[in-house]
This record gives sequence, structure tokens and C-alpha cells, in this order.
Amino acid sequence: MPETIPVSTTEDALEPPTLARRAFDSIKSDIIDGELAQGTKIVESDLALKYGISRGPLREAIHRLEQIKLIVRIPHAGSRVVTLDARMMQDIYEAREALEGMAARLAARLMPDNEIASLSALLDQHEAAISETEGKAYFQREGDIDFHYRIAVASQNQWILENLNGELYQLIRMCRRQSGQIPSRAQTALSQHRQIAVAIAQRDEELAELLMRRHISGAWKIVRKILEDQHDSN
Amino acid sequence: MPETIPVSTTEDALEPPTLARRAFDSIKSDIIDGELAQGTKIVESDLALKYGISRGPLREAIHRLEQIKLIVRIPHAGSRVVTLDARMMQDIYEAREALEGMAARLAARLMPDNEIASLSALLDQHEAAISETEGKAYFQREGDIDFHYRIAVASQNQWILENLNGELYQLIRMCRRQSGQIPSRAQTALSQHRQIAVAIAQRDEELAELLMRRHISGAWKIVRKILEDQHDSN
DNA sequence: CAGGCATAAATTGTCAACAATAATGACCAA
DNA sequence: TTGGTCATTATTGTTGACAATTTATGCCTG
Repeated sequence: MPETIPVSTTEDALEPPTLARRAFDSIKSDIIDGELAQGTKIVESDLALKYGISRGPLREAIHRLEQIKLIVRIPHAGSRVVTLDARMMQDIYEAREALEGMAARLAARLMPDNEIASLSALLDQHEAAISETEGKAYFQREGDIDFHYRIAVASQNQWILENLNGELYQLIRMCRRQSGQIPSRAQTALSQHRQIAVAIAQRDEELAELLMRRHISGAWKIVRKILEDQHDSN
Repeated sequence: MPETIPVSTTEDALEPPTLARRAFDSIKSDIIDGELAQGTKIVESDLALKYGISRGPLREAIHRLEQIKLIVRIPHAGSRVVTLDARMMQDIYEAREALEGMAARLAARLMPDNEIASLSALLDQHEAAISETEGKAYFQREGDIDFHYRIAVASQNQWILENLNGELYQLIRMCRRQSGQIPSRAQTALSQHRQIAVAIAQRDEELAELLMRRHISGAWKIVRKILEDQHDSN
């Protein structure tokens, strides 16, 4: 039986649960899940009351959220939940393309054989999940992040891993939520993942990077199309 | 007469000089310039006393320094100035190669003609400065960052610009300081810059990215060589 | 009635004291 | 002497009050 342990995307869960840390996690979830709508004004005293903590730790949480670009802050004027416009989304996808392309290249160079096997097994799971649930694209989305996460880990580059996992993936989730339902891309995404896995298994750095970049820029083109259609209907 | 206005690398100098902001800038300079040695233990009360402010704003400054990876912090245990080892340097150069490669590609697509002309003029200045000062490599280093900064701006990608300018370039400076004197690379760097500028002027995205990546990975190879020699002599 | 200035309210920035946690060192026992 | 345990100390985490700044409100003037 192949390994079937899903890799959690929330890495640092073992940190001491300081108040600031907990507030950070809570607010982050609220923003990503859309409970705190984009553009919402953040008032420190209100949130502190809501979470039952003082303004000190809450401020620290806000600063951390600002650093991962979920909140924009203007000195003396307050902070708001970020509003993702098309411009910012493009920036994010471009950066992701560059970093994940590099990650794929490094993975092809460094990923241990057993992890490559495990990666392949993960894709088998995905295939099974797709044919079972048919249209359940949501499942595929989580799996999608799982696949990309594994490659980021395999790159053995801490900087790239932290920036992808700690910042870009969160924003990507918000992009997806915002652009509504993305048409059944599960099949094509899976086959692209397979090609990338093969390239890594063959230790073909060049190809792995190329395929990963095409995969991501393709995803962006689809999202952009949706955004344009939304905009046209206004 | 061509434009000779040097572009400052410290962008957001117009922010209200809040205490936290000032402390952040001061400590950042101290770390980059080596006044606060790598690995130094950071004690909040001491630093607060040193800068004549309270612990509140100082904590904010420390958190921001942690986010740009100049400080590492362990909850309840305190924080230290980062110690750059070979592993981390490699991570940084790999990330930089990916991001600046993408930036060069985007610059080739988007940079306005007059800015391209200005970029070329900047390289003329550098050439003059090199032949004048001969061995003054330091001058060239600042110019080097200036060149790369302009391309990051020309990419029109805010995420890439902020990460390069706000984080990676600072760390690169520390790398350079640590690896001591780098042998007269001014000439070869300049000629590589010229090639990149030409590729951008010809709107050759592919070539611009390729040359930029070679340029950076070449720089890393030299730095790594120096580090290995330092290590061997122990 | 419109526009600008002054005042008032709301919100963020800063501070000093208190509580909780981890590092230090002394003491005791094997 | 060494190893472990406990008290002490130093340092970080948290809090509520105060100061500075911005935004909102309403009045006055043209």
C-alpha cells in the first residue's frame, strides 16, 4: 500500500499558542473564508473586544497579517482587509510562476526517489477522487495545493517554501473564491501534474520548470478570462 | 545630457516617522552594516533603552525585522540577529534568480522606451565610474543594485518589487559583506548588464530572462567559491 | 445655499506596570 | 565529581491608561 498520509499545509501548528498567534490564525481564516469581506475597515478596539484580548497582541496579529498582504495598513489612518483587483492577482500569479518554476527545477534535482513515488501515489488518489466524486472540484482544489506544496518542500529552499506557503497560496485561495466557480479543470490539471511528476522522476530540470510554468500561467489565463467576463457584464 | 538622477533604493521614506518605523530603520541599518553582529541576542528592554523609546514600538520594529528575515525569533525565548550560513545564502540567490528573471522578462515586455534609454545612460555612467576609480568596487556595487532595482520597477509587478527591494537585496548586501572582498567583477558585471539592456530594448523577453538568470547564478557561483575557500582554510 | 474653518469624536500610537514563561545558578545527593 | 532538582533571576507576553493624530460634525461666512 502506498503512503496515503496527507501533508498538512499548516506547518507551524506547534508554536506556543500565544494570544497574538491565535488572533492571527483566527483573523487569517476569517479573511480567507470571506467572513471578513474584502475592504472591511479593521478597528483595533472592536476586534480586541471580539476576541477577548487586549490591543497589544491584536496589534501584533495585524502587523503579521499586513506582512503576508492580507491587510493593508496606513499609519495613523487604520487598516483594511485587502481588496484583490486584477492587477494584484496578476502580480501574484506571475510571482508564483517564477517561484514554483524554480521549485520544480530544484525538485527534479533533489527530490528523493521515495518521495517521488509518494508524489505519484498522491496523484493516483486524486484520480480516484475525481472519478468518484465526478464534479466535486473543491476536493481537487485542496489536492491541487497539496501537490504544489510537496514540490515546494522538495525544492529544499526555505525562502521559496515560506513565501509560497505562508503568503502566495493564501492569496491564491482568495483569488479562486473571488472568481467564483472555475469550470471542471480537474482533469486537465491532473494530467499536467502527471507530466510534471514524470519530468521530476526523469530528473529533467529544464522540462519540470517549463511544465510547471505553463501549468500556472494556464491557470492564470483562465482566471483572468473569468474576471474579464465578470467585468464585461457590468 | 542624459538623465543622471540616481534612483534611491529606499522607497517609502515619506511615511510618517512613527517611533516604530524609526527604530525599524535604525536597527535594519545596524544589522546590514554589521554593527549588530550576526547571532547577537536581541533584548527588548536594552534596545528600547538604547533608542530611548518604550518596548511597545520596539516590539513592532522587531516583528517587522523578523518578517524580512533579518531577525529570527523564538516565542518566549527571545530573538537574535540572523546568521547567514551557506544554505540560506543559496536559498536567497535561487529565489532572486527566479524573481529577477521574471522581472527581466516583464521589463522587456513593458518598459517604456524612454526608461530603456535612461537605463542605458545609467550603464554609461557606470562605465565612466569604473574607468575613473579603477578598483573602487564599492561604487560599482551600489550601481549594481541600482541597475537591478530599475528592472524590478520596470516589471510593474508590485509583489516582485517589494520582495526584491524590501527583503532580498538587504540579505544580498549582508552576503557580500560576509564574503569579504569580491575580486574585480565590475567589468564583467557591466558587460552582462549591457547585454540584458540590449535584450530588453529589443523586446526579447526570452533572452532577457535567460541573461538575467545567468548573471545572477554566475554571481552566486563566485560567492559560493569564496565561502568554500573560507571554510577550507579552517 | 455652498464652502471652509473650528471644534469634537473616534482611532491609532505610545507608555509604564503587571503576569507568565524560560534561562541561570546554587544546593544536595549519589 | 556529576547529575538532577529547586529557587532565583532575567526576559518576554499582556494589560489598561494616556497622548497624538486623523476623521467627522456643525457652525459660521460669503
